Amino acid sequence: MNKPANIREVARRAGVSITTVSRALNGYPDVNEETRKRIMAITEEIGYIPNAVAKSLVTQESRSFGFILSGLIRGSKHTIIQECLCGIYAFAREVGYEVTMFPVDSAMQLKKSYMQFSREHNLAGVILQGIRTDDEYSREVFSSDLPCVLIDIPADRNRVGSVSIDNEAASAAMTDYLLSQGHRNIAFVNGKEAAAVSTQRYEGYVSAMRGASAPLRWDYVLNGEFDEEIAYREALRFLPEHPEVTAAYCASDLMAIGVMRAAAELGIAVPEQLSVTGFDDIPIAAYTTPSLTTIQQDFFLNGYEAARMLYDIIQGKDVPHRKKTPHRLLERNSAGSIQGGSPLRT
Amino acid sequence: MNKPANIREVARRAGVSITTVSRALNGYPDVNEETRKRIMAITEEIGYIPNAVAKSLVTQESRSFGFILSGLIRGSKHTIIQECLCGIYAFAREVGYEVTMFPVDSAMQLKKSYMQFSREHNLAGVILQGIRTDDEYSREVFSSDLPCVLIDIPADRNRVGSVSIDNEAASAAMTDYLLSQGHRNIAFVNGKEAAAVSTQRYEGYVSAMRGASAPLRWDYVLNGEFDEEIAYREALRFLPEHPEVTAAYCASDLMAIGVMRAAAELGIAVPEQLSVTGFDDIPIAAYTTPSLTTIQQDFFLNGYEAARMLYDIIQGKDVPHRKKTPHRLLERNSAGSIQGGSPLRT
DNA sequence: TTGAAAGCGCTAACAC
DNA sequence: GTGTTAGCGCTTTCAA
Repeated sequence: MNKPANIREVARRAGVSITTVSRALNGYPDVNEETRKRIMAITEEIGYIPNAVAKSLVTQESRSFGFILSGLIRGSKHTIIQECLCGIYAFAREVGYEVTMFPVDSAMQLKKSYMQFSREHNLAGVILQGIRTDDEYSREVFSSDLPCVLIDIPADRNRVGSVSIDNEAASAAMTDYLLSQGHRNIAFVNGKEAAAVSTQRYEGYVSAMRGASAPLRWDYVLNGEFDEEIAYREALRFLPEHPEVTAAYCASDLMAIGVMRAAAELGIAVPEQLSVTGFDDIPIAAYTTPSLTTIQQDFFLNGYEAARMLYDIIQGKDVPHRKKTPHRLLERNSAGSIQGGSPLRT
Repeated sequence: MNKPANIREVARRAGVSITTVSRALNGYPDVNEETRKRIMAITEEIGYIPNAVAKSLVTQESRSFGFILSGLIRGSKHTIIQECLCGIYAFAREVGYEVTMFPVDSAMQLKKSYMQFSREHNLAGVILQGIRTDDEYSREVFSSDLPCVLIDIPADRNRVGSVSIDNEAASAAMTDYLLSQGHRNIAFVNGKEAAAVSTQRYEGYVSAMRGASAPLRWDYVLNGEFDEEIAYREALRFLPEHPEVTAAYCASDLMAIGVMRAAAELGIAVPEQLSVTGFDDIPIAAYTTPSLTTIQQDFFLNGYEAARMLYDIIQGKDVPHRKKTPHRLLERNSAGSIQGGSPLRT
């Protein structure tokens, strides 16, 4: 592969200095029209493309968002990452930024830290997604002065912001919805303890149940680990033991799907005998039978808003470091009312 | 944000030249152990991180795959891109490469060409996905000497390779399967004409039908544009007109889902009265009712193999420039046999 | 074993 | 309007 032409080559051909070429190409006004035209023509002719790497080296300015994320794994059944990435790119394009992804998994975290990545690539700031609160490297980022926005993890420091839906409110809304349908004995299938969203959703469930004086029992809270299989197995164990439970509210759609499968196997009709609800509104949720009543999040918007906030922080603008994106309760067919009829499986 | 330490700072503190620091950090043997230890200690202490940008500028070597893709859109219902990206990263990590994504859409294509992107970022080579054959910029890449691997588009030139499943064989296999189930009047719902995979799948359908002397009728070929809605509408029109058709083979799962919805609305039972099959095995396919019989592709592997081939081409290895990844017919519940019973809707 | 000097491709004072 | 010079952070001959 022959070496791409550089600015010197253009200068040589145009019979001017490289400075003049640089000025012409960057649209400076102090360049003779004639000269500029000649330079442009030559640029075109030899297919010259400025080397962005060299440019950023000298200007010391970076126009690149880092996107550090965990959970980019083979066989994922949702499009959360994709949506988020898409949102980040959407904003990045608006402001002429690039996006540099850095997928991490437990295995590789030892090899390279986030900071190392950020500095190596001269990033203007980073967006973190799916990184655990107790992650060793998270701290490193927070404590550095690198602008940083977290998705789904609360934070509000000097140069650190965060964006997510109001998980607690959304969770309370879902619980209230189930309550309003006449359910009292509502089980809650929780996600991972280490995830901030899990505790928030749990809080929402608890406060809504408490507000309605509904039974708040420890054994009604299952641990689904955000995993379809685990939720399935937990439900398989739990449901026969608790025929008085008429609704299972799950902290993710995938877990809800696992619970529905367990119900089907146990001969429990959803939603007639058991209401099941999810969280996230992943694409599958609309296609299950029955289709899933769930909380819709806009993951694209999360990414978009995270990028926007990061940009503002980078620019030194004084903006709120906490952004709540909207959520919506999507009433589909996996949850029903028990008014007037007894759905009890006893 | 205070400027990160550079190599000069390390040299100053260690009381050596930057040359020595560079050598120590890059593991050259001709450095005194004492000196090396001191340098390492200081590096650690002040948190020095080498600037990869500057390094690649001087070494003129790039360890970065470009991933140019279209179709990273909001609200996508499949995880194809995600899987592919994941596969590319998996290989990239094995060989210590980075990945630089460049999502394109029709709107922005005018602004920056692929070549421009590749050169600006000093990419070692690029992987193209979802780029149309007739794309103006594709040609630019093919005709350049930049190493390049296309996913789902046949190509085999000097520095250009391609990877995909054997679409024609897979399509023929699906058609044969339907034939083996006793179907004769099989409709084919095609994707986009501009996509190479569409024509290949069409060819597979045609050759299998021909091989079985089954009726090959122009009006049995619908245009679904790889779109659920369009396929739905086409099926809504087509099915009542053709009660003799007992199977609809769709070139994508999403289109199959659209067709199933149309069938449901028309009161046609799937698979009893109409067999419907898809292509791709997206996550949703396993959760529809009935679950979708389809051709499973491994999109992760496509990405992984594309990266591997690109790497080999970059290294100048003499490898085949055409890689077929495996596919598999997944027999689920949307297609059935008509042996012995008449499923006709007449 | 180490350092001085040149240079990767580019921009930006500062002169002319 | 244009060129000269210096330098971004790093690697790499070549000498010492």
